[in-house]
Amino acid sequence: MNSRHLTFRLLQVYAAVVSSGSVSEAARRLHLTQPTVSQQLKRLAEAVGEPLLASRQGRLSPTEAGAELYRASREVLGRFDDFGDYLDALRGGERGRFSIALVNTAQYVLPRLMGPYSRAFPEVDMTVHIGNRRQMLTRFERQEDDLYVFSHPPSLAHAVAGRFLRNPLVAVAPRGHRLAGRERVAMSELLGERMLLREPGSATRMLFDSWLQEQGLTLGATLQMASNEAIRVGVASGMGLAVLSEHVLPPEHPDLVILPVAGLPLESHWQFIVRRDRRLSHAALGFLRFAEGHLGECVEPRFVCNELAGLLERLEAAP
Amino acid sequence: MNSRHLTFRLLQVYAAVVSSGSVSEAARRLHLTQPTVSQQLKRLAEAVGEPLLASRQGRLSPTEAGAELYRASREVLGRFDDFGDYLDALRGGERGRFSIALVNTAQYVLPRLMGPYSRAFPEVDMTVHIGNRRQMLTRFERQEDDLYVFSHPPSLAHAVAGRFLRNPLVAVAPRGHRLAGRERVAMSELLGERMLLREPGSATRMLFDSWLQEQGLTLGATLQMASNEAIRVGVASGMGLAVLSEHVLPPEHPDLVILPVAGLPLESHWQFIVRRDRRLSHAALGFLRFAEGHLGECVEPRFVCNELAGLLERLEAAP
DNA sequence: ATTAAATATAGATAATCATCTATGGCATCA
DNA sequence: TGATGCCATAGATGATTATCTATATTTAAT
Repeated sequence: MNSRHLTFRLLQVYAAVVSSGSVSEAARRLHLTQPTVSQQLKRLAEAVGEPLLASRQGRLSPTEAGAELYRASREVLGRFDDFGDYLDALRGGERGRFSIALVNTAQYVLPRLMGPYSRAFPEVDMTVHIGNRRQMLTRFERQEDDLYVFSHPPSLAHAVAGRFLRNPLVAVAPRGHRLAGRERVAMSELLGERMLLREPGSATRMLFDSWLQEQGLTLGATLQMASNEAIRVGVASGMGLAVLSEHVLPPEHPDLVILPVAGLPLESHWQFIVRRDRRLSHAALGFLRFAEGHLGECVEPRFVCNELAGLLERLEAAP
Repeated sequence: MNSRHLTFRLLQVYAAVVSSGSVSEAARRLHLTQPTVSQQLKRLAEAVGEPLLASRQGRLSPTEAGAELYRASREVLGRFDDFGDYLDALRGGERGRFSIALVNTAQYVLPRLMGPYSRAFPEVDMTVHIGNRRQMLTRFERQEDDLYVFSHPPSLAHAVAGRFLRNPLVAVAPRGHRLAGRERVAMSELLGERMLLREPGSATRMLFDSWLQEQGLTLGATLQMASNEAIRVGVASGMGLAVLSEHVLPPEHPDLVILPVAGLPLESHWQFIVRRDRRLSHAALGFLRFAEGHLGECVEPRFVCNELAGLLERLEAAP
């Protein structure tokens, strides 16, 4: 059998003929003329090398070979219909996969979004990478992920961005610290204290450093730890003070106080970043849509800053 | 997805690319040039409406949609390979169906052939119709069967025939009859006896009648019964004499004797008849082949008269 | 930074496909 | 015995396919 030039169309036509038992009827159903169908049939029979239909008392009924071909055709056409459904699901973002890369600090909030999302779209495989800003930048350069979350995006030459969450940096001290309870604290007053800092390359550190520089201030004693958790616990146990994302603090934090330092909180925003030179997976787009629609329900209102509509518009305009 | 112009060839090419992870390699495997494969790929991706392959560190690996298409392609191609196998089996006569129509008397021998055949080809569905000559002629006119067994074929205008079995008609009398034990009996001596005859329209009757006519003889008392069995038992129990196919007699028949009538046995032959205006099913052809090869083993040698080689030759020449 | 290999693009072409309209032969049914 | 409907054949045609060769572009390896 020569399946080289066998088209799905041909099988469709054949299936229609068998199931209607008539060439003319099939032609009508398919909005074709009868000779067209006749000829297709002939071509198919030639390709198979066996007669497929025998006209038995007015009705066309398949021969042995024809019946088997009919079975095969139905299966094959069915399989491709399924594939079509799969594609639709893929395109609708109901299934598929995507990977997202988060800057460390964002891991305290994003699960609030990702949890409901993956309950709503259980068929989507989501891979989450977490690291500090520098590591995320590397992944971004290498185009390793579909979606990135940064507070300050790298060059937007090849990317588009949309803000969605406030990320205020606040100064924290252990409860009972001499500055705790004050109405107002000047930054300069902190400089005498030991500061616990994230490692260079982290976003939090970068923001804090550049703010200090703007203010013309320099730090005294420091202690560096590559983890928000470690710093938070460190502050609570009196190792020093720190400037941290508010998201890092648990809802209740009886052992810590936020100092009302002038100029703080340092306002920054997390944004979703999408490369424009890599086709965004439907699933990732679906996630953004979900975020756009459900951010308010998932995150404390005071942090919400939903500017995703604009991002989605740009993404859906030129896909 | 537009599956209208999707060919199996295209899927083959795609499957080759995915499984080799390289366009060039696939081209080599398929004895095509690389641009050909590239272009097919492009066309396929257009038809699907999604990118199918992403070049990941040197190797091409399928996207989500591409992976599903690959699965679908494999299944579909596999299904058609199976269909090819089915066709081969059909063509080899190993499977399929056919129907054969036997003249009554032949039912005493043909099972000896059909039994071994259907053990050798258990996948073939065989339908056997049995009736008297007239009924078989009607079936033949209506082209209801693949194969017919007659002793005297109808017009061979639309059919070909091949003899394979002798069918001698002999005169039988009950053991102890006055003519039994004689060295020689003249037909005229039988005419006084009552004869048990098959019905008009049966082959046995037709042969006997026309022989009598040739000899210028007329029967006396007769008794008509539409069954060889009934006649045989009737003769044994003294109802009269009969002229019957020797095949009707069991191997041992202590209550019957064959009379050595001059001019008997009436020699006739059974033949397989095949219509030429109806395509012979592969299975039926397979049965004829089997008969040609195994007749000697299945039937007492003295009855064999295998002229099927010629028939097969004609059938296989113009299929 | 060169080179080599792989991929993509462009342009060409014969084959084939998917259709159509027109027409002829056969059944079937009133 | 027409009339009607069904199927097959023939011939025509624009679209699409399956290929190629030649060349450009990208990517990987040295």
